[in-house]
Amino acid sequence: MAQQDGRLGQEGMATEEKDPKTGTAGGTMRADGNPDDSRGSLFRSNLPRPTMADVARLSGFSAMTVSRALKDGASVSATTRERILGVIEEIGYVPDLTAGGLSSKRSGFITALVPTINNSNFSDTACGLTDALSERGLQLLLGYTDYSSGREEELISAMLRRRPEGMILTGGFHTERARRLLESAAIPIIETWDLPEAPVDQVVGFSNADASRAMVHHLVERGYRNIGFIGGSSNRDTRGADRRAGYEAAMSELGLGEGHIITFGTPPISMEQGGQAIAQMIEQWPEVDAVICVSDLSAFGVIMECHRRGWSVPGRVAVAGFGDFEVSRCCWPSITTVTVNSYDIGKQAGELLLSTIDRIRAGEEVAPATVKIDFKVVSREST
Amino acid sequence: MAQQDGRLGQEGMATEEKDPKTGTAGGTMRADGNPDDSRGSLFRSNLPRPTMADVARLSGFSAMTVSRALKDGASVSATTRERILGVIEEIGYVPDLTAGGLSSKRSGFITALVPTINNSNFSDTACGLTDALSERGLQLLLGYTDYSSGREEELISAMLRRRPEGMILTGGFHTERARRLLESAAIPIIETWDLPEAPVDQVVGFSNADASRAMVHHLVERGYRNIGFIGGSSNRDTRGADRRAGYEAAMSELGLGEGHIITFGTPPISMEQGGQAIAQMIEQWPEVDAVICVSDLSAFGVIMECHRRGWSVPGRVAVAGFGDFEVSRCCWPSITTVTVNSYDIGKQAGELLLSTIDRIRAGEEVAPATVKIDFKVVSREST
DNA sequence: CTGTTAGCGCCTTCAC
DNA sequence: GTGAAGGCGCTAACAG
Repeated sequence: MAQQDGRLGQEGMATEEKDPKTGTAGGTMRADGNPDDSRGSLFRSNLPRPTMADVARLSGFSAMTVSRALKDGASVSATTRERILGVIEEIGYVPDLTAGGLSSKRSGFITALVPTINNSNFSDTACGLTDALSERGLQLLLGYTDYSSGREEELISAMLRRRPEGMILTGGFHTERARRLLESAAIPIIETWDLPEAPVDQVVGFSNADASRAMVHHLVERGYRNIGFIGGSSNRDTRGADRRAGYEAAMSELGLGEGHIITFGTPPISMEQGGQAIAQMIEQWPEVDAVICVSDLSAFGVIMECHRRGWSVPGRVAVAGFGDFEVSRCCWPSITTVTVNSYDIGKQAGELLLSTIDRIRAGEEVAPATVKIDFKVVSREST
Repeated sequence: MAQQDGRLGQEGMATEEKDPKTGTAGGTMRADGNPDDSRGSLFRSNLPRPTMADVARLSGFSAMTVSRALKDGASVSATTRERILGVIEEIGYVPDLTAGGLSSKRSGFITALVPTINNSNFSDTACGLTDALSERGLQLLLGYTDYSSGREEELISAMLRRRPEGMILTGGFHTERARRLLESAAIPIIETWDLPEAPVDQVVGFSNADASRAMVHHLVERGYRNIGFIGGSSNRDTRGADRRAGYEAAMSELGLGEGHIITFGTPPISMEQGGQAIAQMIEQWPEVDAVICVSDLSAFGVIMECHRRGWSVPGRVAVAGFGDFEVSRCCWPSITTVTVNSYDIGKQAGELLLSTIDRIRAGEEVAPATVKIDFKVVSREST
């Protein structure tokens, strides 16, 4: 039976069957009883797809009228449009947006680059973007940089070749060449999730350093004094580095010494790495009574490791995270964190982009704006 | 005017060559270090971007030779290429892929649709895809359906207008119109994460029902008999529905009755919903000694709720999940789950797509393949 | 309301 | 190794 194949299957091995009908998968796969497996054999022909000219010929109108019938506000008589749409439906015509974009000089999409797509913060931002853009029929082309500015540069270069009408970036750090490319691209750029000192163009973000500062203050108010910080080892994640800098600044401002910092693994630092880091922290500085983690994920790892070792949270050590991920709300004890409206960052960035595009098209001068997004320390059980 | 400012730039690269078209220096921009915040004011002009014809004119060659110099295997003398690349660098020429695609009939990208980008399973698949495709210079255009087949249909329609060279889908359920669109698109389609009964074309996946079955067997082997299932309430998530069906089938096959099913919330069901579901489960059927959750996220929520209520896991109730998310490895107790090589699904799908594209281009007949991906039950502390 | 003309920027094809 | 002509599929800008 198929289930046994699966259960006993070798890890990482895959088996390819040429004909599923005689394969090992058993009867469960072909329950529709269709003996012919003709999928794929017909429609992959290299025949040319119907074009607007085909629709024009078949409907008896010119291509231009077909084009108008497909647009929203165009002036076409109802009967004409009806007939044209009928032909389109009949022959399965699908408009070619790239050809249209070539002549109208509007590609109809914008690009967003995030460090990773597997992070609810950034995917929420992507959702906000999608929502803002789709109201105007713009599509979102998403790319992920893996926290590497080199990959970001490559992506920027690759994306620009498709002529996006705008670009959303995460953070304010880019390679020299990336900045040059962006500057000569002549499209609006929005940097997000940060407040860069030297922005490329527009900005929708917040100060990660200030957020960290606020968290230090929160812990101090709750009576903690020996506060440590857990983060990634390199500075690939500039927002993480900003959070660390904010922590150090706050500690020094409050006269709490230089602080205790454990850096562990390349960003994004994982749950497991958080667990390893807290062990190292407590071994090195047993006096530590609270830790701020660069993200909720590492904070969660810290808490689980504390469970394992029998250290009570927040009794032995208080734990704070960053980002308000679901896991920190649901975890026991729930995790004190910094919450940012990730969706709103995307929504606002999308709206700012749209209005900028409009103004440029109208020939107006556009003064680059900076939209500040609020953050808030959310106090939970872990502190 | 903006153009004049642009010419003042001293830190840019080239200022000698004027763009014959506009009489201004092409695209160089004042570097930072200016007290004024002049971002965005210069480079957003509506000036036309340099084209291949500009490069041709400035380098003294024809556009065709420029085009060749940009390709890999083309026959251009070294000195010619060098000069051309020099001009390109100088004036900041960026090739227009959409124009190229229009004439070469190769868009240079493929599309992948996933239910959500905020899920490490699907984002790992996207990474595998990216890796497989980038070897051949193909880009990935990612879209997310939010588990809605209506949105999937819209996305398919929108994507097809950009003429992707292939398409990766998640799951085997699509609307009628979506299937029609796909079938007449004349490009290779790969459905993933499932083994559809009536595939559109190619498949790279596994049986979710069989995976669930395997989990029931695992629990029975460990002595559990009153096994419940926690999942989403609707059938929007067909893979979730398959897992539930596999659970029911296994229970009945093993003579363990009809099983106990709590459905809670619309998929993807959250951690918090998992927590609420287990409370309901235990209240309704106190005899339950093990639960299978539709995903690791809900399983985690179950475990946290059990902590809160003082129910030991697996003492009072054993808990199993699906998907091998990081949280289930790191959580305490760690969660028994079904692991699937998500990255491999993407990698294999990408490679299958590439070879299919090659074969079609070579005029070969392509028999649709089904690649089965193995899964495995990973036993951990929670059972 | 509808049609004609002329490209958009590049690549294919064929010349040399 | 290089160039010239033509066209990919569509739309802007004018006609009528």
